[in-house]
Amino acid sequence: MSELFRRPPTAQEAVLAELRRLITAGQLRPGQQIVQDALAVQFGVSRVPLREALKILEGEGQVTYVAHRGYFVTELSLSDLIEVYRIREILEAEAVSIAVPQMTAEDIHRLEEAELDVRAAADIADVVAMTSANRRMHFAILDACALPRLVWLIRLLWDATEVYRSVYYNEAHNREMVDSEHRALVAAVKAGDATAALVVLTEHREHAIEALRPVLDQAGEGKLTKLS
Amino acid sequence: MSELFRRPPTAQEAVLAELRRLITAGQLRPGQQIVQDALAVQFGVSRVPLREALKILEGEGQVTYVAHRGYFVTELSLSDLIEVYRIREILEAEAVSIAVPQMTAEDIHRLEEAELDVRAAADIADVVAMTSANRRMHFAILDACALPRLVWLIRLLWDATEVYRSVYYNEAHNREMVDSEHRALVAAVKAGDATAALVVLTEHREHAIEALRPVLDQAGEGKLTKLS
DNA sequence: TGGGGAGAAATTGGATCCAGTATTCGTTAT
DNA sequence: ATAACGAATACTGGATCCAATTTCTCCCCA
Repeated sequence: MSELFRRPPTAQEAVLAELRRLITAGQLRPGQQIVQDALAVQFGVSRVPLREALKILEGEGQVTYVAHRGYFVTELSLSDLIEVYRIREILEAEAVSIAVPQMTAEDIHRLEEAELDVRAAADIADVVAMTSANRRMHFAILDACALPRLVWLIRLLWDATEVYRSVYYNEAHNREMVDSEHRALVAAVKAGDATAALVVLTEHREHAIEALRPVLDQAGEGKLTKLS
Repeated sequence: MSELFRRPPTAQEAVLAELRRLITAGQLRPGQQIVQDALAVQFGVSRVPLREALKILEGEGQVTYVAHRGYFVTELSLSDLIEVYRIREILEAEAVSIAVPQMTAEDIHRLEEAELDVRAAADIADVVAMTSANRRMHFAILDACALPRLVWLIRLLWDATEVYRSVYYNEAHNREMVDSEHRALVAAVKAGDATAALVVLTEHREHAIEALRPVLDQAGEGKLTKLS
């Protein structure tokens, strides 16, 4: 009965999870201020655990903090987005080339399952479910490299752009393209061909950038991003 | 008189800076628990700003949190260290190849100045000053790539191993080697030869790993690191 | 009409207090 | 003597309260 009675997490953990959900679901939009009192009431907790959860997100760059002004959902400019994708390309290349050769049958199984979930979500245009399954699918590969910090950094970069992924998935055309790319990716991985997988992934990212370019063009230029 | 009277930062910022200092200076050792009450008293603040500062460090991976038990300085195993250095190699390769060709005379000047500071600190065996100057020197190059997120990630990786850098600098032999490597690095950068700079940097990292290998060997294996 | 400034409102920053959980230490029984 | 149980202790988690800062509003004046 070890894991049956999962102890309830601390409030800060619950709040953190909920904050992440709100951000990826687009409920909290980039650039928007996070009013602590309102959110704390909405979550049914005091401001203390909320503030601690926000600090985590600040450390991860998901949220930008200005003293005495508060927290804002980090906003990405087009150049920010391109930079994030470029870094992902570099890190994922390393991770995938290590991961693919040593993926187990079980890993492959999880990958295929996630791919089916993505397709199912795409069919009914459930964008939220699609982003979630898409993530599971990609990290089914990445996790197999067994380099925890590398995967952690990649996850950080994924989080940073998660808001914009739903924008991408909103268009049926993009959903179809993702679908076919995913099939090619799974095929390459099953064949143990890391190089082919990398080619697919690079195209995958390129398409995302191209689709988001018009959306982000000169939107949010000199905004709140402690990094730029 | 705009910047003359720098407004005192918030307590959490001051605490965060002090925490970073304590960690890099080795006052807070890897694996050690951070007792909030004691530290709060030592800093002369309540536990609230301390806890928020700790959350930042948790988000950055500098500190590991266990619910209802508290915060511990993240401990690196040898394989963790190797992984961090490998990722640094990948990211710094990108940053340096972009940075070197576009470094201005002013950038070069800052680099040389920092290199002198490193040497001066090495001569009097001031390890703390040396780590600080060393960092200034390396980031004088890295910052020039003008990719804020890339540099931010590299900085994260530097922070993760900062504790162990002082160990490395404690040996006179290592200090001398760093010295000569730095000269070669500056020469390569001044010549605009990014490839040569990368070669030097790779050796630079290799030496650090080799020096730290005996120290870390099987120390802190199954310890507190949410990442492994 | 437009700009500047004083006061008010809103929001964040920090301290204190209490509750909940983990650890430690002492006791007891085998 | 040792292992197991339980109370006491120490520390963390969270709520409430007050202070400090920013922002908004409205008024005054050029």
